Amino acid sequence: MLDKSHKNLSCSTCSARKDSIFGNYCECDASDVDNLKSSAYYKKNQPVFLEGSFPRGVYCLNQGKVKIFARGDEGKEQIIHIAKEGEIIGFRSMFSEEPFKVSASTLEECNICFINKVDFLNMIDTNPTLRNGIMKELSKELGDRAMFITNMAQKSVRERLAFSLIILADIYGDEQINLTREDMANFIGTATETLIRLLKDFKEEGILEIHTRKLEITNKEKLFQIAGK
Amino acid sequence: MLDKSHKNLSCSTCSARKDSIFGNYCECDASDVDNLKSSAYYKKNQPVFLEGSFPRGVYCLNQGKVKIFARGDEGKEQIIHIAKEGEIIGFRSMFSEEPFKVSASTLEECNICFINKVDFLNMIDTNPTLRNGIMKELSKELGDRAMFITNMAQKSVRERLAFSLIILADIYGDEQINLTREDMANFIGTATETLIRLLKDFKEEGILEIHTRKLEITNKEKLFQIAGK
DNA sequence: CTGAAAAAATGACAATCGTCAGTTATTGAT
DNA sequence: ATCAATAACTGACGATTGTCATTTTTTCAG
Repeated sequence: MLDKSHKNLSCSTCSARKDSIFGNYCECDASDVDNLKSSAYYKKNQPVFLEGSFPRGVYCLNQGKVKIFARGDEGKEQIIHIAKEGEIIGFRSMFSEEPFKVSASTLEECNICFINKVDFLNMIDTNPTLRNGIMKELSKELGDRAMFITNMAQKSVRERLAFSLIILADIYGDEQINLTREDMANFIGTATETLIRLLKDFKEEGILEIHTRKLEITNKEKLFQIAGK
Repeated sequence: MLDKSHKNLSCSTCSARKDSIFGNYCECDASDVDNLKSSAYYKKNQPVFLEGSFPRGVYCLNQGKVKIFARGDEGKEQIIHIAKEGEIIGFRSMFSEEPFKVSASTLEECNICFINKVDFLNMIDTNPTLRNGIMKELSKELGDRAMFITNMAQKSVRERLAFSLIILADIYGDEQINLTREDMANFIGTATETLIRLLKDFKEEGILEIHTRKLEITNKEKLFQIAGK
C-alpha cells in the first residue's frame, strides 16, 4: 500500500482519486495529471508545509492522514482539520497570495503527490469544472468553519469531545481513531489532562473502549445525544 | 447618506466601491454593474438573509454594518463576522450550492445593493480578474477563520475581548464601537454578564471609556498587550 | 530483551467563567 | 412627557476546566 521507494504512483490507479476533487470535478484524463505530479513517501510526524512559508504547489493525499493546524501565541497547536486520502491540501494560500496561515504534518505514514503551483493554476484556468469544484470546496469549508467556531464558543468541553469523536469516527472510517492524547486535545481545544479524564468518563458510560491509543466507539447514538443535535 | 426612498444608488458614485472586490478586481465599467443591481434601504435589525434558505444573489453593502452569525444548539447567536461598507456578502453559499449556513442581519440603518445569482455567476465566468479576486477573498477568509478558531480555543475571555476590541475598532474606523452588549458577547463567545464585568475592568484599567452603548478605546497599546501579540 | 524516552494517567487545587435572580438605566413609541 | 419594553448592570454561587506535580504505562531504538 505504502510506497517507500519514492516511485511514482499513478493517478489512474489511485484508489483515493474517486473521492477527490479531481475525481468529482475534473473531466480531464487521469494521465494529464499523472504527467505533472511527483509523488513522495512521508514518514509519521513529518511536516508537509509550514505556517509562514509560501506555497510552491498543492499536495494530494494518496494514503494516510495529515493534520492541519495553527499555533496560538504560546505555540500551542490548534488542529483545524484532519485531511484523509483523496484530499488536496495547501491550495488556499496559493489563491490568497499570502504565506501559509497553517501548517500541515503527517499523523501516520503517507504517500503524497505534489503538483506545481504553475501547473495547478493553469489547470484551474483552463478547466471550468475543476475551478467550480475548487470554489465549491472553499465555500463549503467556510460554512464548516462557521460551525466549528460556534461549537468552540458555545459548547462545553464534554460536548465538544462528543462532537469531535463523531467527526473523527467519520474520518477514520473502519479503522479505529488513532491519535495521541495531545493531538486529540488540540483538536477539541482543551488541556490534555481534561481530555484524558473525559475519555475515562465516556468509557465508564459505555460510549467507547480505550485500546491504549486507539479508540473504539461503541455507542454513537449517545455521542450524538451529548454533542447536542 | 442613507437613501430611504429605495431609489437606485449608482455604482459610479458609490463611496464604498473603492474598498470593494469590484473596486479592486473588476476592470468592468461601473455602469455594467449598475444596470444589473437593485438597491434597497434596510432599517436596523432587519434580516438580509437567513440560515437554511437558498441564496438568490449577492448583497453589496453601500452603507452600514451587517452581522454574519450562526446559531448554536440552543439558538444562541455566534457572530462570525461584521461586514462593513464595500463588502459583498452572501456569495459563499452560492458556490457551495448549499443553503446558507449563516444568517445576516443589519446592525444599523443600511443601504444594500442586490445582484441576481445568474448575473453574478455570469460576471464571474466572463471576468477572470473578478473571479480571482473572489477566490483570493475566499482563501483569505479561510485563513482568518483558522486564526479565529485558535483564539476561541486557546485564549481566555479577557484576552478574546482585547483581541475583539482591536478588530471592532478597525471595523468602526473613526466612529466609536456601537454594539449591544449581547451582540458583543456573541462575537467574543461569552456570556453577556461576563462581558459587562470585563468592560468595567478595562475601563478601570484606563483602556477604554464607556459612553453607554458606545465604546471609545483610549489605550490600544494595552489592548495589544492583553490580546497577546 | 532492556532501558530510556515519550505518552498516558491520576490527584490536588485554584481561577475563570457561566447561571440565576434581581436592580437600575436607557430607549423609543404614543 | 410618560411609560413600557429593552438593555445594562450587579451580586452570589458553583461547576467546569486549566495548571502543576507526580506516577504509571507504553513505545522504540539498540
